[in-house]
Amino acid sequence: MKDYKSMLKEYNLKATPQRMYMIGEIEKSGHIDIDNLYESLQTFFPYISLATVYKNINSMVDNGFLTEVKIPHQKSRYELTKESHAHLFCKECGKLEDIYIDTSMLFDAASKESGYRITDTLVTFEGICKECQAKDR
Amino acid sequence: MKDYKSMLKEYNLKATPQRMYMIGEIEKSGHIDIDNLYESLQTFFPYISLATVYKNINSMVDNGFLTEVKIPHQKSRYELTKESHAHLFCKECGKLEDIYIDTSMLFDAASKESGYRITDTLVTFEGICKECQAKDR
DNA sequence: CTGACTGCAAACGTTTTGCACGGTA
DNA sequence: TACCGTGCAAAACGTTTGCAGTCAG
Repeated sequence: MKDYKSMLKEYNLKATPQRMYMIGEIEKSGHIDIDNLYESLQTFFPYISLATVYKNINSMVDNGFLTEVKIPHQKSRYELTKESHAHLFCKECGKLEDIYIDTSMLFDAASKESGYRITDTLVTFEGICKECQAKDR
Repeated sequence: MKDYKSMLKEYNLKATPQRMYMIGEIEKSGHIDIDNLYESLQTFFPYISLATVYKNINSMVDNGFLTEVKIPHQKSRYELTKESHAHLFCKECGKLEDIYIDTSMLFDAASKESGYRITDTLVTFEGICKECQAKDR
């Protein structure tokens, strides 16, 4: 069990039970959308309000504790902020996974060509995961 | 002036004046969100309905004629579907630009490492554009 | 003890839907 | 002419806000 309490403290957020469980669910699932998060929180807090979930997601995103992940034609999902990585999205089962690959050559090429001072490189691969490929044949 | 009429025909969409102007605006701006599109269309069609804009955007996206572009904490924008390219987003002025860089090494690395059959590689760089860098100092 | 957080209900903004009319093919 | 697209109004949906009570620090 991670020390969510001190993690929150670092981001100037109070460690309420609701938040502790939110983080737990996000960490467990890797990436989660609001509806699924709300649903799984109801197991622990039958009376939790959807407004609370939104408020907490927003404050944690604002403080940089969480990161929003957007994929075309999908609801936003949220993950714990961590070192730079790319995403793999399976169009068939909807699964979203992290993948750590080196994107520095892209960064260099784009910086040089555009003159932008680039701060973030967002990479998402869409396709069919191994399991769905096996299932399909 | 492009032949929007036959472009639409290829995608099995009727060539109404509203659609022709929509395409014109999208092409002119490169990437546009619903509100700005609606606003600029009102110049030509004072009585155009926002529902029409939504319906047309949705059918054009469904048919592959348009592509949705999602950026964290931004409204979706739409572009004409074209050959694979990356995006540059300026966090300061909100500008979105295309950039053509080779992402095949990323594709190869991710395919190999994940076992996914990857169909799309989405790349977005966030940062500060040349003009805003100059303005800032 | 104080400010931040929670739950509830209402408000708000965005997107979709149903329908009658009009225009494209 | 037949069907698809349009505009309008209402509905549905997702998200935010205000408030009174509660809890973490």
